[in-house]
Amino acid sequence: MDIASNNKAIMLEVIDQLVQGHELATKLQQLLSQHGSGLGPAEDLVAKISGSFSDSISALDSIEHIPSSLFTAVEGSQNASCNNDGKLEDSVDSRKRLGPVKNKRGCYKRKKRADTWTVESTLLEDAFSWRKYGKKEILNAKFPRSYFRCTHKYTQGCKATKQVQKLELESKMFSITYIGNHTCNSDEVTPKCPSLTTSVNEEENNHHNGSSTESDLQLVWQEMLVFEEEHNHHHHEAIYGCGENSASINGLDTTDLWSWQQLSVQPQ
DNA sequence: GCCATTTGACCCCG
DNA sequence: CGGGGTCAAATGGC
Repeated sequence: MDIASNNKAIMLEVIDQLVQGHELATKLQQLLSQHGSGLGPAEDLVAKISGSFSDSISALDSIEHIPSSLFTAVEGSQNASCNNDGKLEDSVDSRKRLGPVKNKRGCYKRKKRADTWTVESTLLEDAFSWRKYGKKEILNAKFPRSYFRCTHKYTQGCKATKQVQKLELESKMFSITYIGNHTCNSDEVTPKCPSLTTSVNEEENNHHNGSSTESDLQLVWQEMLVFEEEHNHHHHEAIYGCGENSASINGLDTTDLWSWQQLSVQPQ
């Protein structure tokens, strides 16, 4: 049992690493396509990298599903509500539940382990569109944690989420934990210049004024570098594996997390 | 009026 | 049992 579970843990970590790579490659791919002209070879390369990650992940995943006795597969169905009715169908009147709160409040399957990884960054935007769905005070943390899900969770079934906390030590930094991969269509996710509906509060951290495409790439590179750094210098503990994360992450902030719209600077 | 955010309630897991 | 993650009604902004 121990050996099997140990192998399983290793397998999961390997898959996590691959998923991270795949996700980052996807981000880079999107940025390249946004800023696009003359980056054809780079895009092609990134596409190949992404494909390699995908193949590796699916290969390992197929292995993973063979021995189904020791562990549960955890199909990342955080939304598989109480096995009765998938509330996906009636999205309209599901919100009009009056009366006592006896319905499905908090009735969900907590995902045990998904593709999760953490980055630290001063900037909160990325290539995806997020929608905040919760905030929580965390024990031993000065700042609350904010919860985001993909905007297209219900329209496209994208199950990617992320959590954001402001670091206590460095108030400018945020710890951003990504959970799950985006399955949504990136083109629709990052509209070029939508309506800027989200609240872009510029309270404190707003230094990057109206910059442009370069800063976008820098963001991603920055994140990637931080990510790499955590990998090399520390152990793998910066990555949320199975809940073995070190403390010292605190966060706060809710409203000014929304500055990712910056990415939608008109490409051209 | 629609959509995103806020906020308290609720459930799962260790 | 308590902390953490999610849901959904209420609220506010556009």
